[in-house]
Amino acid sequence: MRTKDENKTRLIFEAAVRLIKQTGVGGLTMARLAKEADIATGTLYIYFKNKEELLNELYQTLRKETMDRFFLQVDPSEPYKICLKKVWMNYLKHRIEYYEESFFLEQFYHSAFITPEQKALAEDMKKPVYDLIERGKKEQIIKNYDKEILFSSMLGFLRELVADHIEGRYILNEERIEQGFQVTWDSLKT
Amino acid sequence: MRTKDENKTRLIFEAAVRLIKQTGVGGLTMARLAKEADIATGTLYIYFKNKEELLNELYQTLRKETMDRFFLQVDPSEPYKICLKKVWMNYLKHRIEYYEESFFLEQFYHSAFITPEQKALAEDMKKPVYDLIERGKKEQIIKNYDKEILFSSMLGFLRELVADHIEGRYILNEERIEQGFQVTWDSLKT
Amino acid sequence: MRTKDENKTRLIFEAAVRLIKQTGVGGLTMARLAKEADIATGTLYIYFKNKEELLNELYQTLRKETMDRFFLQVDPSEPYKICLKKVWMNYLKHRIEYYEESFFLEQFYHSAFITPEQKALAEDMKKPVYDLIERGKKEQIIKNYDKEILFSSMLGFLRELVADHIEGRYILNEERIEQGFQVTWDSLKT
Amino acid sequence: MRTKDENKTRLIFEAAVRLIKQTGVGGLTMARLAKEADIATGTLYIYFKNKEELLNELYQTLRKETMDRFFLQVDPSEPYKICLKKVWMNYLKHRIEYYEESFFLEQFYHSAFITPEQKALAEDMKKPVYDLIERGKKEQIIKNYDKEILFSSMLGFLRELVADHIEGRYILNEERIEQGFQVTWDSLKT
DNA sequence: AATGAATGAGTTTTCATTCAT
DNA sequence: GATGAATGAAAACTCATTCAT
Repeated sequence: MRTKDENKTRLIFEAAVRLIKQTGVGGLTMARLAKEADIATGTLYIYFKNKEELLNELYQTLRKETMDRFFLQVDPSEPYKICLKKVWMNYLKHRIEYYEESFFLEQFYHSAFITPEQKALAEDMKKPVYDLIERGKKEQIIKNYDKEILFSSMLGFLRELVADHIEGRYILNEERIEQGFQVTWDSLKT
Repeated sequence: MRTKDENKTRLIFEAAVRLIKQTGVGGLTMARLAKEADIATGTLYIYFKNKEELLNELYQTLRKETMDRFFLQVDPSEPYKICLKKVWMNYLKHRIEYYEESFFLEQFYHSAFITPEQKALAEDMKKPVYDLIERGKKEQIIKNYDKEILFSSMLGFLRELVADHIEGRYILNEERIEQGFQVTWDSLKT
Repeated sequence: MRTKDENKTRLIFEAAVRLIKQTGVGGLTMARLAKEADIATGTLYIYFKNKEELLNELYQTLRKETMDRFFLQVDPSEPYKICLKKVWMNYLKHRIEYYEESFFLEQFYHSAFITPEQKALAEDMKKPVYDLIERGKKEQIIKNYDKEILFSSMLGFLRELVADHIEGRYILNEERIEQGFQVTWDSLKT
Repeated sequence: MRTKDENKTRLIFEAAVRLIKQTGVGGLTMARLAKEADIATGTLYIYFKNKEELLNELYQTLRKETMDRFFLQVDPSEPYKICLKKVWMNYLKHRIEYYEESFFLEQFYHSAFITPEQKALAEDMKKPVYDLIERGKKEQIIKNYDKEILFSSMLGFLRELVADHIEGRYILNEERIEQGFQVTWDSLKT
């Protein structure tokens, strides 16, 4: 059963993300989730068939939203480095602002709950960055390596950086962010 | 009497890693673990006070072993780039060979099970790489940025690279590995 | 929704007393209790946090009920000996009728389950008898000894008497009861 | 299997009594008992077939010892009241000194462990007091009531008195003990 | 005889899911 | 649709007893 209060679905998702941040996907129980969302356990089963489906739909929703936000406002007519920096900054900011969501996406991707379909879809998130990389290669601005390598360099670094920032091990500021981009740029450029 | 097999702890840990490999930390139950280790459930409670402690000790053990293997055979008298590459390769190979362990370590680090003590110890793992980074900065071979940034660049990248390799999205070979190191080197060098 | 039957607590308690009657506190398992109360084991944990708390609340409830029944219908305006006999008879009858409950109360009082709070409350049960004793001392009808001594004489005797009766070693009848009270009276009176 | 170290049996019994005092018969586990007796769990099964037999033998032993000590040194040629007081005092002192044992005897008597044979034997403990009561009745010094009533009056009172003393609710001293005997005497005498 | 590790049946407790209101 | 009490299968954990040394 679906529908009625579309807003309630949102509430449940938000509660789930909050709890998962605290205890991991493994620590999420339907009872706790209901409590956090301030609804009855039974209500969860009006909106979702079961726990697995709830998580998969949460995943799908967050994945889509993430993609939408992620590639907002990049104007391809601008010079390459400007574009790249914008994407880089976008990702940094997004990942900080939506750390809990990002955290869930990764946890879930590696959990027993995810369906093969969802797993496949996850790859789509990379597409826009891949495109940008290919453009850079064509313009001979960045290394002519496989896009996967260059992607991993950029994204892996950002992920680490943000984790350290969020967990208080290395707080980012303007200077550090500049240095961060420099590191990425050096790793990619020819 | 039957002598308390210190080896049994090892056996249990190995069974645990095997199971985590298959089902994730969430799929690890004491009953399954006992079966996999070919012992009775009660026996687990001779060696560990409870599940939480078992996991924490497993974590601690794997963490230590990881560190040991990780920094094996790096001769500091060799030129800097050689050293760095060795560490880089070590990490790459280690992470591939012990992917499941590495995965568990990260999962557990972000789980509700981990104790603050264990969490603090995790930081120690970075020390040897930090040292190497500081050496590079002193020798003016690598960027004079905070070690945390440079560490994240190198390790974040490697983590991504291996994940893609293991999960079959981007299989590494000699050439790709060479390119990978080149990417890291460019990101770090002055 | 199914309304949380406040009666259910009652039902569980009654089932518990019934089982304790048959097998003692030691024979009370949550599974057996659930079966006897004709509910699922899980349901027990809706009403009680755990077994210990269940037993403590059972104890508290029975203790209160015992006190209530115990001092029913004693009219303080009546002559002293009448009052005392009424209390004596009350206790005798109560203890016979609620032998299992009484037995549980004593067993539990000396068990590892009881909390210090509950233990302290148990003393309150003596209060009404103490009051009656003090009145008798003031009226110079009974001995001017410490109330504790006189209480023990009366209650200790009654306890023995009922135990013998219930366990078939010495069945009480009207005459024996009369003699019993005479014994108590002689032990207390000046 | 029995025998070898007769002393070890003693050690086990003492440890058992100590533990039962703390946690009740229900709280006694073979592992804890072994630890308290400073032997291995397996050793318990060399001396006793199983837990039930261990407890029954403990019961039987303590019951015998109690009886032996209890009726020591009462000279029937002395005047009745002297005899009675001696027995009364004996019981009081014994119960204080061997409170733990007495506690066990009663706990066990009402437990699921006791065998019908042992239960029957328990009655024998009353014999010497019964005899004394019959003598008093014959000498027309004490009430011509059934011995069970008179026995209960005396013993029930003593039991209460000692419990209060041991548990610190009413500490006995010479004067209180004298008053105590007076209470018993009044309850029994014609 | 003595040990204590090992066993596994049995116990407590949790939790996804259902259901009466 | 919403509720949360009820369910029961499955999980964690205990403990009397056995067994290899």
